[in-house]
Amino acid sequence: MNTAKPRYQQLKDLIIGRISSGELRPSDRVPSENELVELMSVSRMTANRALRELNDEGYVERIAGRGTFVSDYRSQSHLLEVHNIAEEIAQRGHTHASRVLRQSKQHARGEVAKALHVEQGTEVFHLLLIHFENGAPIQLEDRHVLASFAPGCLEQDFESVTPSAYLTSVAPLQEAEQVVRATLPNAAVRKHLNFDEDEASLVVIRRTWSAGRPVTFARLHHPGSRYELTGHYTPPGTPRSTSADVVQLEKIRQ
Amino acid sequence: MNTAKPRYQQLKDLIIGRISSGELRPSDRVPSENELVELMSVSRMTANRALRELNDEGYVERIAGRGTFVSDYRSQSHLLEVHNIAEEIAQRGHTHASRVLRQSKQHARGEVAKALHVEQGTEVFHLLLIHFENGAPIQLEDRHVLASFAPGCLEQDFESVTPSAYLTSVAPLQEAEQVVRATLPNAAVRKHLNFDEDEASLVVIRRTWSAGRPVTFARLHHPGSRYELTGHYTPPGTPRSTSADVVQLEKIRQ
DNA sequence: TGTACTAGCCTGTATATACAACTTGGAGGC
DNA sequence: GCCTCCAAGTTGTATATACAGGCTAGTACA
Repeated sequence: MNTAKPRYQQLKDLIIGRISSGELRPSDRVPSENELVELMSVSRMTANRALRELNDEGYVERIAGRGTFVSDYRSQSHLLEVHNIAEEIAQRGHTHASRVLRQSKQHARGEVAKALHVEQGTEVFHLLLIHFENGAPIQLEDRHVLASFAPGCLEQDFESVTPSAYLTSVAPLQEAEQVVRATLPNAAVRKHLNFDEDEASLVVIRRTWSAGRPVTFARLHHPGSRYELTGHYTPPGTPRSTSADVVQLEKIRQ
Repeated sequence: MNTAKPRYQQLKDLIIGRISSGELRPSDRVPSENELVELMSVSRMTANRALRELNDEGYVERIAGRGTFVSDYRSQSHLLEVHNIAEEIAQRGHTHASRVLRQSKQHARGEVAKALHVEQGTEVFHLLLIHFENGAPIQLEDRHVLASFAPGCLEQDFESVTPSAYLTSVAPLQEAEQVVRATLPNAAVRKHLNFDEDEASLVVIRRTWSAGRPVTFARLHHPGSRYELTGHYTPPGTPRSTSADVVQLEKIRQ
């Protein structure tokens, strides 16, 4: 079996191992490239690649002229992945459908103009639609799109292609900003999503950039008892999986 | 001004530009390393680094023997960063404090044993504490920790060091799983966090791994009117910033 | 006609070498 | 004592070269 890992990967694994075991602590100095050359009998370029990738992946920090040091993992932040609603439903093996409530051209004012960084009165499209999972309403999507970004927005059939999928096909969306909050739904939201008595709403507000400017701004309302955001974080480089554990966790209630 | 970007970065910018402008579409073929060598007058190693990093960052996919192709950005997911509560408060320039309500040793049963992948009866520590931002209660932390992972948990003063910070100082936490949901708080939560009448609760459930096994399991409750999760996503490699826009967005209400 | 094989392209890795820029500590001069 | 400057070590980048292994199309052969 000659499935030997490449040497730069061996070096990375060696150093990650020392960090994981506690042998190397945050701000400790990691062997320099030249030290690795001597210790491990590799060329400097190979040692450089190993340390550079560890730097990119956040394990270490490199300072020209000083050396390479273990990162302070205390300030690590967790990352929560948020998928497209249709994909998410498809992944669960359920069927997705949607109904368009509004699809019109408007003039941006107030918060919409502010959020999209445009003058009051700029043309925007307003989309309002409900997404269903296996027939049950699960998301109310209230979205504004810069008209100049996606001129074909009024002709598009958003019951067959979601706005999110359509917009990314127009141009790649490069930067995004999100806010997640829990609120009590107003009457309109309650009605559209069939809220129970005393049910909270999970609201995601997302603004997305393309080519350096904000192009779309969406408020996504979900019924708290039927929808939750799940996320999984694994450090880059060693993406282990813990498989179907999420399902188990989902069943746990307070 | 001799702040010329390195050549591999110039190559990356060139290709990212072609993708952003739509000149290169998903599954299109990107110039091969040798083509870049001739076109751009660089060495093959430099072209290799550019394409390899674009691959690592998700812009392209490389297949040995065939070539390099633009990734399908349609399936991109958004990432939401979730920070440590104390850091988050400090970043806002506010003061953080916390009060410990419970700090005891227990035997895991039911959902806790299941979530931590241990037998019923295994020793765990149970922590219950409230975090305050400028004196107002903002998070109720209900956490279980595997006793064998952090034996010193009972002696630790969690009013000066948060459990999260303490646990990451014991050993790096490598993998995490999260669920975010909106619920109505039960009586105990309402009381501890001074909920208003008709206020929803934003609940984060987080399980964290170290050395391949789950070691801690936490439920974090927040008052919906005073706390929200914010996240910002920029593609790796070109982390542009749109500065203090998040603040502006926070003020927008439904 | 059909099959096998090879030439040519591609990525992936590894090495040796070179120069530039940065940091630090110590030697030397004032 | 204090300051200056340099040498040594470090990272960052760039090149030339080499070999291995995957893929494909087209050629040669049966």
